[in-house]
Amino acid sequence: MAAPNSTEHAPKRRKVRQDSGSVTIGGKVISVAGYLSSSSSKPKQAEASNLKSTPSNDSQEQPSQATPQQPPKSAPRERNETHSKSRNAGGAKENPLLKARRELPIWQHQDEIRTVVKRAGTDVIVIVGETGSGKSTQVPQFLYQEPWCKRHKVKLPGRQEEVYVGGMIAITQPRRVAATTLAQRVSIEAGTPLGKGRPDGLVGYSVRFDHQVPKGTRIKFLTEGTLLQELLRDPYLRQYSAVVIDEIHERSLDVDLLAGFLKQILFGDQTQRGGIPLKVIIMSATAEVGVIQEFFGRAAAEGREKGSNVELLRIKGRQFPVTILYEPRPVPDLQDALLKKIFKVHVEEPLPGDILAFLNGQEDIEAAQRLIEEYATTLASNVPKIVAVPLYGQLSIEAQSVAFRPAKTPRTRKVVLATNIAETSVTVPGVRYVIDCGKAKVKQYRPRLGMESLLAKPISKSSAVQRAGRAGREGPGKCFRLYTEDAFNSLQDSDLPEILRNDVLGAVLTMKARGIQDVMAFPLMDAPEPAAIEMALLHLHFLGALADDGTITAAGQTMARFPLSAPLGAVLLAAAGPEFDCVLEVIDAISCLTSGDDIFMHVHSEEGQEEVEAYRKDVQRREGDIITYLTTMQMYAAENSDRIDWCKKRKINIRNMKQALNIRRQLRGMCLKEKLLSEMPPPDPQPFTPLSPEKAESVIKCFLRGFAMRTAMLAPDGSFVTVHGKHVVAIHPSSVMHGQKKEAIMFLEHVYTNKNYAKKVSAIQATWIAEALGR
DNA sequence: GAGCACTGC
Repeated sequence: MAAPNSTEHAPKRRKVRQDSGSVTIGGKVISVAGYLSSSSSKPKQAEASNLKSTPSNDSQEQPSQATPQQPPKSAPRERNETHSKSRNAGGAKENPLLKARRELPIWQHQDEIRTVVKRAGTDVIVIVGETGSGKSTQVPQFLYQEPWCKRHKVKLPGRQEEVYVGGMIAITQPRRVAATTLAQRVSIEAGTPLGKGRPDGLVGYSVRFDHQVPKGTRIKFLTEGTLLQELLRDPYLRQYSAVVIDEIHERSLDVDLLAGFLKQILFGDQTQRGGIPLKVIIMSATAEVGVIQEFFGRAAAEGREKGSNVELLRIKGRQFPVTILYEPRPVPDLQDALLKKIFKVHVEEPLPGDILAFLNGQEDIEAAQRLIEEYATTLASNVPKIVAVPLYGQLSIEAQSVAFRPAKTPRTRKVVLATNIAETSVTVPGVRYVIDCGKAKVKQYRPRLGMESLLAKPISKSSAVQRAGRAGREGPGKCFRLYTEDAFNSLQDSDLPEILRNDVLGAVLTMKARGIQDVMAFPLMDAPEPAAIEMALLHLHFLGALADDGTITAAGQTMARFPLSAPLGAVLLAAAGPEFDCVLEVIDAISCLTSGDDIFMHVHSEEGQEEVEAYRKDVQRREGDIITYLTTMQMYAAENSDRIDWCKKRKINIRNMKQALNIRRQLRGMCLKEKLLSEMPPPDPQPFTPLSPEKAESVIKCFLRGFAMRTAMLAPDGSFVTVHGKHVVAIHPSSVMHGQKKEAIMFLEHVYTNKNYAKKVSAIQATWIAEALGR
């Protein structure tokens, strides 16, 4: 399972060099002061008072894309210092690492944190720490040497041999980059840097495709998904003395499930951990922790005689004041209001100070960019110049990086036109003014329709605050909200958690696989509608994951172990059956389908499009998108001379293609272990032979076992009508099937934007649907 | 002939 050399494939685009003392990765500011000479670790507040950094003198500022911070060759050893009372040492030769740590706001709270966590009966601690407080790196280091964190040998009920319980602290992150980078950082601070070939160390990490857990690891960073997988094998988390849940305010689906499982462990059968308590530390960057406190507090009230045993600690961050300005009355035209505001700020506010504007999406951004460029040409020569830079996820990394660099010409104000990518994921340096249009595109699942919608909706108060905060990173700032104060007050406090916006199919399978019989009774901070859970149960039953009585089947258990959605798991299991026997082919297709964004990039210019289409002809197949993906993987794997050039010609995203290859290797390995494959296929490159039409039919029929509900028939008027629900769907223009008329289609995605679209489409025969449905 | 935030096993 481990892929030791896969760090090079880790996504890098979210890692943005912010200033000389820190980097921002996935919304997290990580100090790199310890890697640098001590002079660079001066406190931010001091810089602010005599702020003179103009965008143009920060020539070093750029996304550091391919350089994970390397530990210094002679990493300072402070293994024993970490926990000592060296705060009052203050010697002449102070360790720069320790100095940097000591300047973090959380450092002053370490005794308090230790005391509260140690206290008997306090099992849940909520720490609210603003960005830059240092909570992610320091909290585990404050705790791992505490007596309660020792490994114990205990006797468990019904077991002869003694087992170990505790000893490690788990700390979860929503994103892989954050988990690995934090582990690197903390491993250096703890005196045992990772990745130097040393067999032992205090700090490790475990994320998909990359596991580094040295012998003696006491602090382990994981992604939420990885800890959920560990729960399959270790339902009581016996490895751990404490679990730290970081960034809970993001309310990912995985973190909501984790919270439920932790609550069950906390207030369930303590004998299963040999009476050794599990400490739970919840960390949030936003103050809205009422739901969390109530969730764990209620547990305490139910499970114990006394009331709440949830402790709350608040730690200040480092943020400059931001003045909020509202519109006096609702604006009739957002785009128009936005442009006027940009020009007003540009003319009235001093330089330096760039503008960050939050817009709905690509379309609005491109339109605004054109209008600003038009306006810029009309500016008088004595007025500073203005330049508009787009920033959204679909842009290439190179195009995105422009937004992080200061404007090329002097006396120029940069206007970054961004989606909510700039709200949490990345930090744009140099911003003093934020313009917030008050909306964002949100994906929402409609369980009854079995489809998703992606529409612009008002943001939450919490989002609005977050957006405004982007103006106060480097000095006092201003935020112009293109809506009224009343409108702000009427916004929802926080965004809907993912569990209420997503299909809960996977979540229900996760619960069932971890022994939850009654999923409706599972403790959740926000429970989905019963109808959504019922739909998921029915769907899982159809997929063969649940038996008629609702218990999980062997197939369901296997599906839950795979890093795939439940329908794709069902497809893989079908492929292993003697009827189809096409596991390798299905893995090739699934690898491409699940490697992040589409591996086929969109081509903008028309002449470029023709050339790319000509090159793509050799991978495109008339059977549809699945067989096209499969062929792409097989040709890519067979390519022996220059894979990068091969991708470039076809406008295939190289990073996603490498990721697909990674997934393919992982799935092959897992299929071997799960006995879906009898032997490992020969290594690449193997000569390419086009898939026979018979094999292609088998592959598509396997996919029907997972997606029979996602099919549509050609109607007499030439439209497609879904078999379930009788909705009209159009084939999305990104599909190779676009514009074609076949008697029936199967699609893997169903999205409503301004039309009902079917994506990832394959041609099928009507009789196949009945076949798959009527098994 | 579309036009779309982010992430994870």
